[in-house]
Amino acid sequence: MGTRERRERERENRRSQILNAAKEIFMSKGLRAATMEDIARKVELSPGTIYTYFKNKEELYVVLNLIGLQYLYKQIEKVYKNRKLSVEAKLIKFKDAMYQTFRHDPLLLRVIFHVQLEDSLFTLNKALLEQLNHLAKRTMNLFVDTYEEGVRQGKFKKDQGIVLSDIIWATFTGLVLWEEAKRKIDPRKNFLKPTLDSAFDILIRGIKRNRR
Amino acid sequence: MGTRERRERERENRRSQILNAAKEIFMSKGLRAATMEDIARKVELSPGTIYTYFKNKEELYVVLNLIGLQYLYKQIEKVYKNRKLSVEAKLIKFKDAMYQTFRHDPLLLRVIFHVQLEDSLFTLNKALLEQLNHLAKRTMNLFVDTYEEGVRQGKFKKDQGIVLSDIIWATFTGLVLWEEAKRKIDPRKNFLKPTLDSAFDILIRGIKRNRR
Amino acid sequence: MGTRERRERERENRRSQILNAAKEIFMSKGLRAATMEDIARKVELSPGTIYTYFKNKEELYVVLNLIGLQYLYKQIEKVYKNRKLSVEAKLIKFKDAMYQTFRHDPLLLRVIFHVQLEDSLFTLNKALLEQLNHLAKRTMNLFVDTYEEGVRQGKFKKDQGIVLSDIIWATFTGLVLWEEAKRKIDPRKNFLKPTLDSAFDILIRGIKRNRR
Amino acid sequence: MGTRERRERERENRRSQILNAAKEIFMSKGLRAATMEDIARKVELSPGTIYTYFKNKEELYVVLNLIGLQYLYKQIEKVYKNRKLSVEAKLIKFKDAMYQTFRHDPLLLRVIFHVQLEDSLFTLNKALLEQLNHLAKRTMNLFVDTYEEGVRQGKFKKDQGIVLSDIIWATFTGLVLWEEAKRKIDPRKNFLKPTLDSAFDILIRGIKRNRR
DNA sequence: GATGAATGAGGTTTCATTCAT
DNA sequence: TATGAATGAAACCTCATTCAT
Repeated sequence: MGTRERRERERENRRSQILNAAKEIFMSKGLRAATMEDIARKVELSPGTIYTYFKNKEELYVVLNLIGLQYLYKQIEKVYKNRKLSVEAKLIKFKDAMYQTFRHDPLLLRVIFHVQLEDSLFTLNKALLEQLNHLAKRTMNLFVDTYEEGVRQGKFKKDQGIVLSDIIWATFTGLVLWEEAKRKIDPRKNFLKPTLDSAFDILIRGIKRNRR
Repeated sequence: MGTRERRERERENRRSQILNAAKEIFMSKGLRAATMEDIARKVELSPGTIYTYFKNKEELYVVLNLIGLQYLYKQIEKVYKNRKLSVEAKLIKFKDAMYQTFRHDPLLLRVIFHVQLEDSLFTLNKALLEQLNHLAKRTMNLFVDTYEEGVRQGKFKKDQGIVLSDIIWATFTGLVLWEEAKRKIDPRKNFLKPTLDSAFDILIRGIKRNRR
Repeated sequence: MGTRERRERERENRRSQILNAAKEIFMSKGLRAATMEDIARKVELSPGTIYTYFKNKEELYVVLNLIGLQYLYKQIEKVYKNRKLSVEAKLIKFKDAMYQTFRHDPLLLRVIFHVQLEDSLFTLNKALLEQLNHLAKRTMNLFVDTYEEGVRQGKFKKDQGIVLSDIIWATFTGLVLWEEAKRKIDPRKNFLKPTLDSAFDILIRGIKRNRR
Repeated sequence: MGTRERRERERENRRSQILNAAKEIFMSKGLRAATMEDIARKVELSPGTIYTYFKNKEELYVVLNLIGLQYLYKQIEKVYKNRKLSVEAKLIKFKDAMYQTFRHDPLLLRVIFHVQLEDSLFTLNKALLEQLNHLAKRTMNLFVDTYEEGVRQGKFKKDQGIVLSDIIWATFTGLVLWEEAKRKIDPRKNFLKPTLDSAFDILIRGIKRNRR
């Protein structure tokens, strides 16, 4: 009578707990310095136990990644599906959604950057890389769709083509990274939000068709 | 006679060789996975010898960093001082200079990002962080100056203010990072140049004052 | 049930085994030349395992130290509390207790001397130095008490004051060290015991009040 | 025209300079931590050059030892040959001579202790150990002679025999070591001189024949 | 004789992962 | 399933000594 379900639920709970612990440790000590021991201590489990839930450190890290990306996708999608918003407004809201995601889960970007940066923190297997890529692509597609909608509505210049989604994403991540770096040197300076706003203003202005 | 000079020259050469080897190894294996042993083997020296040229792995990495940033600064400065260029052209050329720098030394950005993430790869001492920051700031100032010149000439909207340099830098680094990441998944795709071009087109268009 | 206790017991055992191995290796190869690898091989563990029991080589060495000093204190205290002994007899017995301690754990003095020389084998943190010092002081106090008791009984001259404990300790350690050194040159010569006896005879005779 | 002599003199000078540098470095950094590089820098020579004067680090250290012991022997001998002194006074003066030697060359004892302690700082070859031993023995003999002179004069009890020289030496070294150790914990405390005086008072009193 | 670059063996320590209980 | 002791491969770095110039 449901004991199997209960078990599964408990197992799922443990998994979450471990993931949360991992996230916190990864954030505070950095991906590299975080040890399985650290994570285990945080969830009050033994190191060995973690290995019954996750194949290895890499998996932990990758799953965290996927979760983050999924969350981001959801946020972006919500904006995308909002019929009341103009295309310009949507682009702005995309930025806000990304910003909120980053606020909600600062590790996400950190982790993404790591995938991007450190070739061989792990040698991610191809399947996984593709899975991550797929998610990213789905997210990007929402950008592209919105842009093209704008083109169809005669609001945006059409020659920028598909690269716009890359530009949106790169502008966002680039700024987060850069402002974070600056904050490390002088923690009082936190200009992320206004700089992001400016950047997206410029961006949108830059793709708008000239009004005569 | 001159044996002193010769020795010094040779020493300088060796240093360069080691730096080059380190750069290549860092690039191919990633900062973290690269071992002193790897680097030593590459220059055909013993590991111990490297330590007569550089205090430790961190120094190797930091010196590489400074050299790269200095190189970048030189490139940007060259554009900045070119009187024949319009402000718009300068911004475009800045991008090209950054791109060329990146082509010439792909490690540079990688290394800079690491400093930015500072994922406790090393705990860079404050003095060093500031030195790096100082160089970065000097570079950024050239962006700002150019932008303000454009404002004075009535070409650029003036309300974007100082953040523009951040946006330029972030757009560039963000795109490099992102396109690199995509290339890791499918090495045939290399859209960096055209995407950069697009991005800077949009950027410049976005800051231009409306023509009546 | 009881598996927790068993584990703990086993862990404690292992710890002892490691300490014993360390003691032997330290003795035979000298503190400096002894490697963790040596010690590990002796207990038939991997080097890494030792680090799950002791933070590092220093801790191993310090713990050995404390154990030795505690043992010495116990022996001295036993004599001190023996009401049947005259003060003269106690001083003699103190020497015997020290001698027995040294026989039982020849490393002890070696280790203590190292702390005393502190030839930057390790930079012992102050807390630890004080802990060692405290134990030493407690031991010395038993000497002082005994001496003062003798003074009160009119048996000892009273002008030597507190330095007597230092003299007792120094005479003992000095002789052990010296006889050990001589034995290194000619291993057949071992005059430690009779020389110690002589020295303490002289010492006691030297502090006795003149009989009329 | 003496150019050969000059050369030899210069060589001898260099040797002394190196030895002095070694002494200072050994003192300040400890025998173990002192590097050939350190010593070389101090005499403003290159590491390689030192090896044209001394076979290796061990020789440096041993020669220092011999010099120190010779110096000590000279001081002791001076007292020994002074006909104006009573035997009791001589013992006192021996102590003072040792104390002065130690003041003049604190490394000496440190170095001696090291030979005594750290089995395998170097594996001193037998020949050398014997040379050191011989010098020590010659010094000790002066103690013994003096004691026996005292016995002949009816001043000292005769049953302590030859071990007295060991006791004198051990008392002295033991106290230096111990007081040094105490000073490391609390640098303000320096009771070496008065404690030495006390110890030798007791010692002499302890070997004197009873006066009727 | 002097140089100082080069060597390379050797030491300590960390940590992801395994496995017997 | 949970444990946590054990593993052992690496990695970084030091330094006495050699040797070509």
